[in-house]
Amino acid sequence: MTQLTIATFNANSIRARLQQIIDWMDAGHADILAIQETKVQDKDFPRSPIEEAGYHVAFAGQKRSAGVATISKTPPLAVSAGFDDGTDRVRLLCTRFDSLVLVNTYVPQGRDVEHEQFAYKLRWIEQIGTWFADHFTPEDPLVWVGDLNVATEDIDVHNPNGHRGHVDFHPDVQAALETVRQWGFTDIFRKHHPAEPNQFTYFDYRARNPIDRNIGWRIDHIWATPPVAAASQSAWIDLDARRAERPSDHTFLAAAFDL
DNA sequence: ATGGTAGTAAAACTA
Repeated sequence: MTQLTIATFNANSIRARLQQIIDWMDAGHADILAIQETKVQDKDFPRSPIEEAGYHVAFAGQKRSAGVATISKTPPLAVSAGFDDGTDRVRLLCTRFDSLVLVNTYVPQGRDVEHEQFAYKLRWIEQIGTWFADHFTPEDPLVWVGDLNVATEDIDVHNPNGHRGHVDFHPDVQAALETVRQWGFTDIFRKHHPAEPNQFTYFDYRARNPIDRNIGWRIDHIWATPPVAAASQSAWIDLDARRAERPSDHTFLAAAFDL
């Protein structure tokens, strides 16, 4: 039995956050780090500095937006993509390790309820549910992490009544995600912090002093199927990372497992 | 308060 810490971080550009990410890994916070919004095409991905720091990295992305990468201390046994969502944006990276399969996703944000991107978001969440069911069972050791762009409960946003109907806090996306959860996932952060309010992973750049006023959203998640969920020991949000000189608008979320 | 800021990439799109 070994302890394994898995973390997720929407970097909002891996190149802008590269040193912070390497420093965070060097500090020993996690064994595996799933990154979203790398915002870089593969030929420009900063692979060398990550490998020279002693880590392995799998990545897939394109210019400007989206893109995912998974950094790990040990090399993944296999790397694969997910399903075709009809766009050129890469939003899913599946890596297999000794004791688990890690699915790293950047769920579409949705832009606006009236926009076609919102329908795309709903469709995408339904598609990943189908993809899970086609490739795995809830008995498999599966960990689903990433920016899911969904706050699932009222305590997951700072002002639920003010945000109700927002694309990240909409009953339809909550229902779509709940269907996937019921297939076999446990929200690992909530397992260790049940009903604890004001625990946020995302703080809008455009809000005024969002950290000090704790104006945030819990839209980044670590979910796991029963065999892995039963092995989780703790989960935490690293708000110190928000104090970086040029922070991402998201912060690190981590969970430790005895596997 | 329909603004606000950040990143990419070189004007406008995404978040």
